[in-house]
Amino acid sequence: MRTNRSVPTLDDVAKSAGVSTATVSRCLNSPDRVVKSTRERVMNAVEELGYTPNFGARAMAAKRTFTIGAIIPTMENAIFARGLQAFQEELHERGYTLLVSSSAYRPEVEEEQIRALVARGADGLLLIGYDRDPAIYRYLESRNVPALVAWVFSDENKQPSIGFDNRASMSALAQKVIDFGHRRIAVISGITKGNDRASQRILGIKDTVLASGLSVDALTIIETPYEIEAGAEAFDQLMSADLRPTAVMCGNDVLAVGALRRAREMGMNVPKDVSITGFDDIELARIVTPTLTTVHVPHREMGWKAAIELIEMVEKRSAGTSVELQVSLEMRESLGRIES
Amino acid sequence: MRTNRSVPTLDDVAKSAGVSTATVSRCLNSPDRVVKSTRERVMNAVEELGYTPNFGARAMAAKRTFTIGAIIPTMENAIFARGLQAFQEELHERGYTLLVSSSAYRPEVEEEQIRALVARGADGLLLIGYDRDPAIYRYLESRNVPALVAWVFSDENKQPSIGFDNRASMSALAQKVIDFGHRRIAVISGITKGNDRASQRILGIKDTVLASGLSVDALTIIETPYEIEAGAEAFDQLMSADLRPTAVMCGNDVLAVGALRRAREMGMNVPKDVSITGFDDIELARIVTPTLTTVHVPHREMGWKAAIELIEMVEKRSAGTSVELQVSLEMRESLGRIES
DNA sequence: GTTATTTATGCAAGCGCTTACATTCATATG
DNA sequence: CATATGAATGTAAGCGCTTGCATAAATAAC
Repeated sequence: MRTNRSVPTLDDVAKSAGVSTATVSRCLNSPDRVVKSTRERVMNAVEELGYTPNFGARAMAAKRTFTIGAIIPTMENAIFARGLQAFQEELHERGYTLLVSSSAYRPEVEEEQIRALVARGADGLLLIGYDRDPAIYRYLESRNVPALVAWVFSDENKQPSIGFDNRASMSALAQKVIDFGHRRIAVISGITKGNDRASQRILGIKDTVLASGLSVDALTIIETPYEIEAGAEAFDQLMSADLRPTAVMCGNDVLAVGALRRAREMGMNVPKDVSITGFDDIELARIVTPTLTTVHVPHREMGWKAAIELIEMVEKRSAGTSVELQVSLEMRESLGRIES
Repeated sequence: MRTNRSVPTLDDVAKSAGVSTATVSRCLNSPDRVVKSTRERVMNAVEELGYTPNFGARAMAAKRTFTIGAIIPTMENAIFARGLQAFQEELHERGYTLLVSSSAYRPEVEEEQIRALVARGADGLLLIGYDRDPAIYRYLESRNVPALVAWVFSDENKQPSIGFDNRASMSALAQKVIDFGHRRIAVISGITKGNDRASQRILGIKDTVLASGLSVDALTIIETPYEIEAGAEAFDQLMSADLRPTAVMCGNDVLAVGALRRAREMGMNVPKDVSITGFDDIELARIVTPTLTTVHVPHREMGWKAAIELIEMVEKRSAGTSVELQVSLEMRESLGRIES
């Protein structure tokens, strides 16, 4: 099949330039170890033949790939896209290549992707959230592949992380909701299984509710996939209850936007009839009408800092340190006060 | 550095199972060529040692990687994310792995990424749009790596493509705009350099304008990056003209949403004061107020069909055939009639 | 029971690269 | 001028896997 003999190899370049393969290799990898005249001769040959080094061979011989892998739940949510974009830019700057796969929020798929990336020689991995089979961490350790966990912050885990405190952030937002007079609060959450961001956010809400002397039992919580349509349907369900909540706190902006759309379709006024909050502060949050009250997460900052930290771990063989990023509450139009 | 000797190899598995490396390899790649009893013994050893084949070595020996590469302009636009998601799902179904990179709309970066993916042994490549240095196509050909061009359709190019007719689609939308009575039309386009989708869309508008007996010179066109903020600023600029356009046709939904936001910020009523149209039909288009009149592109369909076609090219060594997908006009609220 | 087939496994030659070590050559030192 | 030193290059041993071919074992055919 792909047996076209015309693809040039190091050997071809060496012959064409009249040097040994070692010299060609050095020209490519540490040019200053080769005298200028030969280097130029070699580079010309490289150019002429249109030579590109074979990555697999190089990886096998050098045991380094300058490749970082990232596995994200989905490319369809802007937050991961944005964070990764920054991550990639920083990596590129430092001579690394990024390989991305997405797991569609499915643990088996994620595990498969992790193995695939490791097999491909990834020097390090970026993972989203802590919550996964411990065997995977053991595997990574046995393979000597450092991994950085992003989108969450914790200094209790062995793996270093870069992110923010999902629980505290959501708790702060919940406090605002309660401050605004809301007592009947409902939650549209993402699926919590295998997703610590989602479960931490719920915990954050419960923390505040409890601290405010309200009953946690009164808190209706719906778990649903992180999709606009799902948010809309969950909102439907909430609104069909006998006693409608006055505020709906959503696990992320995507769900919130779905809820918002459905509210409008139902002819409800947000925030007059019902308040809605999100999480993430994707671009969408400022675009919708009314604009969405949400938690701003510094995705780009997280991306580039993750790159720096991960490269550090890879190059210095350091264990890495966790970094906490600050989020901020974005008080916009979708959260209103209850007149008492 | 990464010299941890504990990472098990084929050899370790072979020794542990008491067979030759050839047998282990066959167990992994064509299990039916090995008798059940040995196969089980081997698989146990694999399991026990936590063996994962080294991808580079495998690629080098087999000259196949079951890997497809894709280079997209950006991950931040939902249309690529969505198309790619479908692309990846279909590939995964058929035993292929997807490697994604993004070029940030920069040709040099794209070229670099293409070479990187080829060097990594990608069996085939998915590229967006035709418009790039011919040398790249020559390179791909010399390397025997089939490439499928997506998001555009053309049967005049050598490379097969899968997509839609950007020119005709935009022309049809322009026709609607004119039918609705608009005579002063402005365009907010993406950067056309190196982006045939963008330039084709402009041409489509010009086609219709011309065919309607209007002057093309009267058409104000602003080129700007595909970003919400850029769309907003371009809109500003258009509205500061002496004679404001009554309709603003945008090169994609992202730009249109930016324009829409700015219109609202300026206190203008869409579509009463000005009509705005988009292109792509991303989810956002139904979310904004007013909902966006746009061209619906079947991104997911394009994604999975691209996967099938590209695998065909890779496995059958076929040249591939171009596939044209149908788009549809989504008439929503942001385009209004001019009362005469 | 012998020979021809088929099936299961092993042997070993690469795949294209990097790098420790060896060699050569030019320059500096005494 | 002989020798030590260092810079530039070459030699060749792998890196971990697949696969054509050879061999051995099991089965079928006569």
